[in-house]
Amino acid sequence: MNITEFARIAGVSKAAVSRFFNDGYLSDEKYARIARAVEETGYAPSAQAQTLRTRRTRQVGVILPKLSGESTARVVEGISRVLDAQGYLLLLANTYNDPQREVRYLELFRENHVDGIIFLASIFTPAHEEVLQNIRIPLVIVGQEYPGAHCVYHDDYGAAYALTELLLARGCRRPAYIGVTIEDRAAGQARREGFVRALAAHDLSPNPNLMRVSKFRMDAGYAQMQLLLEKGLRPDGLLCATDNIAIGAMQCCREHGVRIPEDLLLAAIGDNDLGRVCATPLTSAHLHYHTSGEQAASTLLHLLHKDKGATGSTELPFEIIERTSTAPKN
Amino acid sequence: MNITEFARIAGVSKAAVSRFFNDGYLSDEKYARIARAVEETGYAPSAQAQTLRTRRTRQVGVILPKLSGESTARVVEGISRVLDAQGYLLLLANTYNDPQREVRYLELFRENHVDGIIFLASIFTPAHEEVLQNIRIPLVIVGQEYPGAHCVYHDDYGAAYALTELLLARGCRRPAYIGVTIEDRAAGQARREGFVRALAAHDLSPNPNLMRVSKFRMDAGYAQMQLLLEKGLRPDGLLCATDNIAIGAMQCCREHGVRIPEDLLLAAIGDNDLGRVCATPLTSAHLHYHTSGEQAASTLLHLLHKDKGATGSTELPFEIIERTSTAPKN
DNA sequence: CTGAAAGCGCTAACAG
DNA sequence: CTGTTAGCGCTTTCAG
Repeated sequence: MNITEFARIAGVSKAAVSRFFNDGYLSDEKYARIARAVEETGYAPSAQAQTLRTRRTRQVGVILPKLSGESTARVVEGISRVLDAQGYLLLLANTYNDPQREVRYLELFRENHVDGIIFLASIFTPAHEEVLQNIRIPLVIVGQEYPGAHCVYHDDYGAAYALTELLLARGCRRPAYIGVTIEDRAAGQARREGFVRALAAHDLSPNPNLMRVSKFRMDAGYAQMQLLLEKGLRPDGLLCATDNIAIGAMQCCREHGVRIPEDLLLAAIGDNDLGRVCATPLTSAHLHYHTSGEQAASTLLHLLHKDKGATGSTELPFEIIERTSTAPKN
Repeated sequence: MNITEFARIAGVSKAAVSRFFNDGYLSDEKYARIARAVEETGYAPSAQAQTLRTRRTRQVGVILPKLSGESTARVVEGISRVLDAQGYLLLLANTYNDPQREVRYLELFRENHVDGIIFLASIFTPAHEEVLQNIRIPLVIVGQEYPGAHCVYHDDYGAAYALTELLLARGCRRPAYIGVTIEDRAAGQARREGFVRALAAHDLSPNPNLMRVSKFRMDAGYAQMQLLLEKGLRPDGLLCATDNIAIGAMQCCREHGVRIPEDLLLAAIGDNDLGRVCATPLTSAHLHYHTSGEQAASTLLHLLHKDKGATGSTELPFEIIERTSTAPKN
């Protein structure tokens, strides 16, 4: 059923039908006639044909490294919440952290004429830089600060700094750190920096042997902790860049008879469900992932409506949630 | 840039350009000319305009209750994996389990002319039934068995049955069950049935006081366990419909001095990360969520290609993963 | 192998 | 307030 056929059935002109669906001038009588015909036939205009005319799809593309993973899911949930309410549909692109895929999706989104793009970023390669330069579609970056773009990100530096101070305050003297690649400016570099600078503020300098780099997964955290233990460098405190890494480290400790918090104070960033539930509940910096999704979406909406006002970048705060893993050394 | 302008730049006709992008007849010379022009201009055809002609969007709609939640995320990850590879884009609809929203999205998907729909279902209301009857878009249901539809689901009954037998084999004599609403045929009814029938097979009849209904969340599991404990009906084994519920129950037990597995054997269904990591690692039936997503997607692809062959419904098996929470009573 | 031309379903001037 | 009309960018006969 198309607009022509429907107009015939309703006994009005195509233009009247179009006006019905687009809030144009319409007499009450025609309005009623059309409303009834819609009821009866279930007619709805074709989104594609509308797009062809209006240049608007009411679709927003979301690019993310992987869906499973609590933080990503929360961000998308937040995005979905606000975009839904405005009648936008979400186009999802799972990239598995593969820059080639990210670029391909940016391309695909362009071909599909999405109204805007939200990019959950982790690492920026030269390929990214180039695409991001040339993209003409309104875009918001989540989780990273990227000069010249509209961004929503967390206070990664501050969270790491605060947790490190907490560790020290609880009696830690030989702090260790398990982070992620510094190619990730937010989760890698900024958090590491927070750790290092907090130590410096207490006249401590980080022991390079106690600074490790891990992947984002639990098993990787486990492996790095094992390395630390095997080398016999007994740290008495550990900050991990993510909860998952910390949980892995915690399991390693348990298997090696290292008690938390008695022998090792442990803290991490992210505050996911795992940390609340695990053997020794984990002290963590809560990051507002859901909020960051909402914020990104509403920034994008402003962009789409050309409100010069409420755009720009946003840094979200964190909250330290102290649990058993940093209980004081009595 | 549109096809007309591009054709002019490339020095060929519109038809030639169209053939270039659709593998039509084309001389090598024109092919090369167009290829070079694409390289230079970055031209790509508009997906919407193509759709208007071809009636295909290469978009698949996915309807789900909520994104956060390990199982859902895994299913979508699986869907994404196989659909990506075929050049389909995912349109995501988060319904918060609100039937009205589900119906609205089905509508929205129709307007957007998605090629197919994958529906992660939980409960079927009359509103669902009606929409599902009338939908003319190829559709696959995940997680539930629905007569007359193409479905991919898990052996919920079998998993519950097997775990109940395990509990009994480990010495459980007064088994309790915390499930979810039986309106959910899969997670509610089938799992409950598995529990009851396994007891019957061992000449036990379930104590109605030991059968509880919970929401899907941890705190709800906690609350139901508390009720069980407060009534003084000390069960010595507990099967929960989901891991999350079990984790909540576990926390309640810990706070009330009930030891797992010494005082209470505990098992659940789903095998998520939480159960692996929590204080007492949880015995659980692993369900292949990722696989179910992949399976649903490939069933849909067959539908789209009108392969009569590989469609129909699929039941996926489970695997019992035994952990500390059901360690034998000495 | 190639190009001209006819729409796909809709919206937005424009002239009433 | 209303209808007519000219495209939006593309694919696909059809006749070379």
